[in-house]
Amino acid sequence: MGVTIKDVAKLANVSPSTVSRVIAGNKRISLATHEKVKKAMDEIGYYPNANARSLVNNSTEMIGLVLSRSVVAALSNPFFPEIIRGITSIAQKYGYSLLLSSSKDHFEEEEEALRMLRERRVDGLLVLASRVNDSLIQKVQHGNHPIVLVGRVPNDDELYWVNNDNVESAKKAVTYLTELGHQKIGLLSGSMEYIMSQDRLEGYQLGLSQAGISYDSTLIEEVEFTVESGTQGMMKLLEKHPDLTAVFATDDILAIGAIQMLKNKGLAVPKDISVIGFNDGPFASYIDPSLTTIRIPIYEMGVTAVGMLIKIIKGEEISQRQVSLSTELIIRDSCKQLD
Amino acid sequence: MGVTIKDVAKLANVSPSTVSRVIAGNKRISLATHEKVKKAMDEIGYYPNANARSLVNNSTEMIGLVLSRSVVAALSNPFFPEIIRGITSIAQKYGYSLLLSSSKDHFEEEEEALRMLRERRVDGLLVLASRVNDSLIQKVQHGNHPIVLVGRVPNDDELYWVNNDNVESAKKAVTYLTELGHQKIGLLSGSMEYIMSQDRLEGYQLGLSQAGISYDSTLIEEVEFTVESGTQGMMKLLEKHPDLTAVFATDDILAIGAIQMLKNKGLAVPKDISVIGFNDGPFASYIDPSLTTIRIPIYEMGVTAVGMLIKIIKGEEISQRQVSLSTELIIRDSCKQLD
DNA sequence: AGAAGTTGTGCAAACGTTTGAACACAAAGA
DNA sequence: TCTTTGTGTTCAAACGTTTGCACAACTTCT
Repeated sequence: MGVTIKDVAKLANVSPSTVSRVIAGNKRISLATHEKVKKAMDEIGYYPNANARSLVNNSTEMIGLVLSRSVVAALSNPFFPEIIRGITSIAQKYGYSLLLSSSKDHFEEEEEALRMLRERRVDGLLVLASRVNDSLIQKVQHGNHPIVLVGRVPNDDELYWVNNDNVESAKKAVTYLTELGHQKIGLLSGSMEYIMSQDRLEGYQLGLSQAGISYDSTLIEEVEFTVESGTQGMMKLLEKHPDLTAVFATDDILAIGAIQMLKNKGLAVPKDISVIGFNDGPFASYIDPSLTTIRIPIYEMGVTAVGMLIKIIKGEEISQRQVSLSTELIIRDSCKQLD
Repeated sequence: MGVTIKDVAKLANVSPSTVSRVIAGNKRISLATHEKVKKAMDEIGYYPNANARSLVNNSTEMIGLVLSRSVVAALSNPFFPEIIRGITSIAQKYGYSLLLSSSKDHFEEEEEALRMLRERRVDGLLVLASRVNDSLIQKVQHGNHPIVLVGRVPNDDELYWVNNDNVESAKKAVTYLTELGHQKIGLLSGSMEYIMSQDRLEGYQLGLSQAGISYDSTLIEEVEFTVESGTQGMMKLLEKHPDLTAVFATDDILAIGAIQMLKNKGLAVPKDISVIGFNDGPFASYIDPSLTTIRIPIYEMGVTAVGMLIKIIKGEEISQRQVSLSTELIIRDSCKQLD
């Protein structure tokens, strides 16, 4: 059906190999034939078949990206588009396409990832690891396929990943609150199933201890990543500790829920209670009061991750297997100095 | 490097063709050999090479999706993740993977799309058509590759697309306002470069005329899709028409900008001015006042679009080339009855 | 018992490339 | 003049599958 290299060869009166070498830019081809072939290609409308090429080159110039659909939905909203932007910007620059696969649950996610590597033969795999699937990583490493995580996994120095510095960031947020004079600071956290949540908890503890405040586990409320859960969690927190003066929510979504709850209860933010979020979602500056929060360099994380992956694919040396990008504290109106 | 069908054949003491037939589930294979081969495959860890398969089958089981990065960024925020969820849910169900390519500008977008079709040999193409690239569509149709648009393009009955019904939706929004007694209704519109904006304008006009209100073009402000532009546009609108009682913003983003501006000016929403948005973005219910807006069935649009595409690929008949999905008016607190 | 049909398997070509080896020819060095 | 070197091109095998055709071995029918 399609136009092949042979058709071009015939038209240009050369052998297929010559055409191939023209495409590859081989220097042994004379200028004359080069032009003759080029002309034939244009004339006949030839485009190389990437498939055939992959078969012999043993490389598809594709990068796989797997994510479970629930994650896409749940992922703090700006996350997904931003990381895709970052990833594709670099991938495209190096001629790689992104093969995307999504699956409904965690089990399927593993299957899809493996299918990409074993059957589709992608050159490398990018995993958005919110909750890490150990079995997947083990299998991937066993088949030693190039893989880079966005996120991190504990206790694995071999694995490549790029992450934002959650513990440092959380510490920064808490320190900001303590410097405003707050002592009794609640933690509204996402599920500890996510290592990200564990890291943020650690940062929270560090921030407190640095300010000489002792840690009280009843100040912690662990909830789902939804606005409603934020509301619920805030409610419980307030019941247990009516004298709370500040709350650190580990996601803007939770902060929003908390603020709504506080408003409904007739408490003013930040006058009565300060709230700080995490992520700097698109709505953070539009809610009332505008949200003080932590901004994550999502785009850069994507860029860095593919950059690493491509290096691994090409067999180049990587100086640092694990990269932690730092965040920025965005000060708006939801926190105030304690009087 | 990898283990091939030949290795399996050798191990199972059959010919490669037999192995292939076992994989394909050919009924002419005896149960005994079937099991023998299966066992060999497991033992040796065989996975079919999709590339080689594509080469002979002339089908990659991949669907291309092209979008310019600026669109990803600009696209009303929930749009991108949602449509991806919709697309992948169906694609995966039918065994297709999504090949994603993003490019910085419109020109590159066309190149990428064509590369996907001509070189990567994707089985079909999905185009997120906010602003439609005629030259691309023409070329794609000329090479008659399967293609479905999400969005629409004017004056082309041949083309397949799925869209939300923008004119009907806009009319619905405006009618809601007129029924609340509003007569002087501003239109805060995105760029008319987008056909979507044109459609919404048409709906606005229909809504007005149905209520017997005459159309006044000075009530229209055309701006970019950013919060700041919303603010600016609202300002101009209010200068020209201080007696405005309601505004229809063709995107939540603009509505947010407008509301901020009104608040700053000391005007209350909806007490002094009612505002209605479009899209029902994730923040719509969290801003103050919560935003009355139009909800688009994005997920379903994705589902429908790939469904169509796959049918086209398989050569099945399609009853309706152009599908328009309807929207839902979400009533919240930003509009009120005019006294 | 021979013809006809059925069932299970193998052979070899094809899909569209790339690439090492071989070759023809010309120019250059001895 | 004879080797050497270099330049431009072709040959043919390989990449890992699928599939039409052929064929052998059984059944089944007459």
